[in-house]
Amino acid sequence: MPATPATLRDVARLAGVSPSTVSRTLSMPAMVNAATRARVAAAVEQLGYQPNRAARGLITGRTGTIGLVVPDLANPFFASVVKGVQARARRSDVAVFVADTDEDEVAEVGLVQALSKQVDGIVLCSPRASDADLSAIAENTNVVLVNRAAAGIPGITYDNEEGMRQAVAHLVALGHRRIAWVGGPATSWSTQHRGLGLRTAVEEHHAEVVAVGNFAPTYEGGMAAADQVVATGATAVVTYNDLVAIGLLARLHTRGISVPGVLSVVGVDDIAMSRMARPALTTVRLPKQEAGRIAVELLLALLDDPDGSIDPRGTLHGELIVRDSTGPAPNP
Amino acid sequence: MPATPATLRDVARLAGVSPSTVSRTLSMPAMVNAATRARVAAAVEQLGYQPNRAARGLITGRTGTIGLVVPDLANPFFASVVKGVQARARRSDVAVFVADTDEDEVAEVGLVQALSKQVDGIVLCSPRASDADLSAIAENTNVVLVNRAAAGIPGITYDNEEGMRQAVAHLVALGHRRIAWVGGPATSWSTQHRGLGLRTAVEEHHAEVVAVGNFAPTYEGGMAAADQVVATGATAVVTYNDLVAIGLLARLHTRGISVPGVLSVVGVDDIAMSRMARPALTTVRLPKQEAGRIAVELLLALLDDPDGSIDPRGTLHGELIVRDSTGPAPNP
DNA sequence: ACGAACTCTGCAAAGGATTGCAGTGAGCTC
DNA sequence: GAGCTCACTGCAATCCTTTGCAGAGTTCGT
Repeated sequence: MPATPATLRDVARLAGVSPSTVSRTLSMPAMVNAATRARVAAAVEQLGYQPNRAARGLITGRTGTIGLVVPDLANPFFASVVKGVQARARRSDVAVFVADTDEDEVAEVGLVQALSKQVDGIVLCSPRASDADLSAIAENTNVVLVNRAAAGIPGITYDNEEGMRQAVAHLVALGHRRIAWVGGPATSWSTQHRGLGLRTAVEEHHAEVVAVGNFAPTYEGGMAAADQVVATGATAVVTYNDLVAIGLLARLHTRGISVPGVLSVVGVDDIAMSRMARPALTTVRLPKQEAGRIAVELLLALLDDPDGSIDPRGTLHGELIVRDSTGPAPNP
Repeated sequence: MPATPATLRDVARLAGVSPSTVSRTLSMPAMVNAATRARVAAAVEQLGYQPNRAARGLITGRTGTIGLVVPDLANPFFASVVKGVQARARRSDVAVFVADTDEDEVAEVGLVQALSKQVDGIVLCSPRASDADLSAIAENTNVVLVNRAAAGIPGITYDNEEGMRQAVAHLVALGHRRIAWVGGPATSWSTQHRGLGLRTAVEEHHAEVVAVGNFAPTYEGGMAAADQVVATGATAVVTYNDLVAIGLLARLHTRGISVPGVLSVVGVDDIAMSRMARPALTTVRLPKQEAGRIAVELLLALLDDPDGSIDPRGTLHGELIVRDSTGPAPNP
């Protein structure tokens, strides 16, 4: 192994051509003679040459790198998104910088600004940042939002309304007429859309929805919500996400309230843990890796289209996964 | 906001000095006059200047970037490690490329090789790669291993023996004398060490250990192991990790076997899910973010010490977290 | 008051890849 | 066979920052 990696010049010398030709062989093969191309390819192979990204970036102004900002890597939802982003990026030979903001919305803006200088674009999962902050960021950076929409900014979202419709149809079919809603953080984009979607769907079925407020999108949040849910007298509850649902399940168990006997529970996300909950959680599965994958595709499209003739936007659909936490409504 | 970001020259012009001086102000402030320094600082501030990493990397040969390779980002253990790595790297203004190998050990070597050209060093979580592969990688790359040791390669490991000792002491105190061990993948470094540690600790207490074999380090693996564990007649079981323990718990529940009434269960890792399991899982908590943090520190130290005068290595200790899945051994 | 010792600053080269422009040679047309 | 086109290749400038070396100016010792 060479102590210092082979450069373009080394390849050129070995192949008996000029550096320009090597460069062209690699980036615009059609432009060079087949015989030359073969010689160069052989030299590249022999030397194990890999272009120096820094040098290339210096001249092209592109880094071949994208940034990915998430609120919390330990949250399985985001972990899956990262997985998707990373896999798709690799296929296009794009490297991914990951940054975890630790749910700190204030630091986030600064972090994104700093990151933006080092990357070609950013995939941003920022459920709670304000629209103004987002606009400021998008002003001077190529950004694709995940799981939220904002005017004029590209993004990939879930059709929350439709997911809620599936959940409600399922519950109504089971005889539920009074459905509780446990919201996530009030400022969260998806809380708003899921809440609204749920309300709409419930009204379509002439049933009743009772919102019990906003809770942290965590296990603890779910535990905190449980007693209020019970107090509403609802026979079913839909929660902001699975983590909340699982916390809720735990508290209900402690109180000896049977699920789904007395109360049916539906989550959103379908994280791995949901399958393992007791009872296994009925939930609206959101394609997470898919979201990451598409975010990257949108971003790459955006980068290749500087004059903004495309509107990179995408929508993904949820799928109701019925498990054991939902059942027929108890007889009144 | 400037369409094209400010360069060193822009700053120099604004401050009325040469580019060299600006560069020095930024990297070796002591060398420049205080008044000049202030002028430069003001210009930097005004222009929002940030050095171009590519250009710097080109000349210094350092990219200011490290790579992080994990088998599966969706595994909460690794997600936490990533979090730790990422946080520590940011404090030193080092960017992190993350790569998920999707548990593909074959692709891994190639991936690491490719990555190694783009980064100053790599933090590698590779529980299953062979020692030979690891050596090959370490040959021409700065690598720090996480959660495994290999001759001559820097790394951060857990004191598995000691963790097992804690678990066994706890179980023995509860009256358990026959303890089952559910191993992870046979080739995994930590399976070997945990298995050995357990055996040693059990023998110290004149108790008995019965190994039920190797299973996938997953929920499914745990479910698969459960019936065999029961068949051993052991009153307690220690599993390779929490995911396995939780799968085991699920299967035991299905079979109506009481935990900890009939069988006590101990996991390893303390992932978030363990707290939420039913019963809440007793486990050996491994400091995960800490491992990531230290791995970065070792790597950084390694990079600053090219002549290899230091031996970057670290050990972390587990801590037994007693929850509800362990209790007194049933009377025979 | 002269030279030495410093302190601070600028010049210029270097690092690796890309690309507009120009040059070479072959092939073709008439 | 002269002139033209076309395909291919090389030259050289460029991207931005760092750093060895040298120069300018100041201070201090004697």
